[in-house]
Amino acid sequence: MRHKLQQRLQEAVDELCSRSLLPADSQPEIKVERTRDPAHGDFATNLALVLAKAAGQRPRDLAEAIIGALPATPDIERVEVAGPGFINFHLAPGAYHQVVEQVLTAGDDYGRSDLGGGRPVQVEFVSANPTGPLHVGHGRGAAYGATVADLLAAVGYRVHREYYVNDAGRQMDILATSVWLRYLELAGETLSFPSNGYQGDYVWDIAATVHRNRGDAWRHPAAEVFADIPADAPEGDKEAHIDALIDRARTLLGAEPYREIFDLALNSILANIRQDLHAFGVDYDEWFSERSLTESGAVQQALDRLQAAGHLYEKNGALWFRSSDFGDEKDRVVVRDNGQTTYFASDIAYHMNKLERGYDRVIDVWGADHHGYVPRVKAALRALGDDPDRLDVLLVQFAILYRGGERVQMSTRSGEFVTLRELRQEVGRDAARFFYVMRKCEQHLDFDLDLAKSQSADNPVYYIQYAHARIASVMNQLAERGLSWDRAEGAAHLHLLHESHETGLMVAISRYPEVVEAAALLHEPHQLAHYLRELANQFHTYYNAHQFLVEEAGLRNARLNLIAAVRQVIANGLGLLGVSAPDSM
RNA sequence: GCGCCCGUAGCUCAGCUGGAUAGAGCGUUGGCCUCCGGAGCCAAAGGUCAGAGGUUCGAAUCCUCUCGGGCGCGCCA
Repeated sequence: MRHKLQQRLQEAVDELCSRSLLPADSQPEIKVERTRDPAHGDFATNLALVLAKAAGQRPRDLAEAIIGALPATPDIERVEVAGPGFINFHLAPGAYHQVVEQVLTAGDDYGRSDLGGGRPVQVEFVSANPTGPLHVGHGRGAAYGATVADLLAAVGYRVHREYYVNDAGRQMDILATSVWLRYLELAGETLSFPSNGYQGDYVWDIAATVHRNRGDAWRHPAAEVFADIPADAPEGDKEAHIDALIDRARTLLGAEPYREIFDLALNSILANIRQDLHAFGVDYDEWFSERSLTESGAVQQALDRLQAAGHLYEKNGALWFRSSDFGDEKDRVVVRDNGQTTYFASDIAYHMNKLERGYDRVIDVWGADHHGYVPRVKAALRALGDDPDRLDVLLVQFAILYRGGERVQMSTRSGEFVTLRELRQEVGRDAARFFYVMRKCEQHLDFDLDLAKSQSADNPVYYIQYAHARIASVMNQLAERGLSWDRAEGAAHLHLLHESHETGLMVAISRYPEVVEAAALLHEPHQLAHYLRELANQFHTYYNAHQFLVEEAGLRNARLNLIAAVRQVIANGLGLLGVSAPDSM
């Protein structure tokens, strides 16, 4: 409807231009908005206010002229000028009746569109280091990224969901070494575990697998392992301590066994992560390995391209990228003085690879603590001659958990973090998914565990699901009374729906496609969450005010058509948020 | 110190990229089941949109400054 009005207005503007009542080049963006106050009609545009200055006319006069040039449309009952020069559209009563039929006919597809025209978009999200289970901090990125991806798919983009697996680098070596040390302990060695090692129980589990597979084959006396290793904190430097242990593990084990432990740790944790995400309703098209970039030579290729373009230089034995030439605040190291490429170097290659794959748009969902990283990645793309605007980095702020009004402390070090799995088990997938996307992503999120768990009025998830279940229940009630829903008869009697609650609901469900569109294009799933709450509220109000199962068959079926459409919209909306729409609760 | 994000009702947050009288939920107070699920509904109270300037027909929204909170500024990933 909104698009239809925009078209009509465009025709009116063209008409006025051709009659020289407007400057020929006046082609403003025509904005048609829903009105906030029903007294202002259903839709309004500020077009006349925007054009007034260029046209040299008073806004209200211009508005009249535009209305005069507007093609007639049966859906519109009347058009009027209001306030300083707004043009308000009042729709004919029948205009909203057709939306009920549209919803029922389209079913699960209602709200979907082909706005994206099948253009390919990539969404990369979570991408947590596979050094341990996902915790609640990752949950928000998972819920947000998955929902943004689903929304984009709903409006017609071909979405590729990707997880970047950081399977190279020091953190993974620390993990592999941690596993080996735990293995030694299982084999009977006594040692003091490094303070910087991974201490979670899952490390013991992986070590146990190693011990089961290999027995004592890879056992070395603790004294040999720790010989000449620099002291751990607090006396010494914990970083130097763990690095020396990594080297020792490689030397004593040899390349092959070390790799076996490394890969076992990597794969078991990755499997765990994949399983967690799947249970959370989050699935990927691709798990992209960082190591593969090094092994395929892609990293070297990226560096060569930067070198050839003259953007690299040597300093203090390291190779630097002159990112400050491209908007970054300072230059960055890409190859360390020990010859190893940095994580950033891999990331340059990775993003180059993404763009080369031909996506229209590449979306990265990152934790807000990585925001300082954005300029350097964009700088690299610019230096490589790519368009950095094809990359959208969406920063997600932290979620803070509350239980009993107290902040839940999370500490990865101690291994006492709350995992995503624990959260799901405690509050359920539906509540978790919903709560995570209830807020704008750049807003800090207070996650109240007690509220998410409570099956009560103040829990928005249950509130919305309850509306859905209530409608299903009405349908059951209908059958119990020996009646059935006649959709055709309902469709023929939609004109009987003239209660304010009814027109309100029809307006609401007609808005749904616009909400999905906005939520998708602006990457703001919270808009959909809020919309669904409002829709549920309108339904509950209607439910309390009017009886659906009335004697008169025409009215009864018309109302059933309406609430069936509401149920459909709630189900579609919750589906996009990864939340179930149960028939009974 | 520099950079990014945030500041709206007692609390948690919306506010549709500059529109008309700033809205919800929770909490508080008072009402509503012989009726389709009370996990619901209705009503009331509650605001200097952190503060000060500016831009214009019009600002919670855009610009500048100040104050307050979060995060980031590695040859870590």
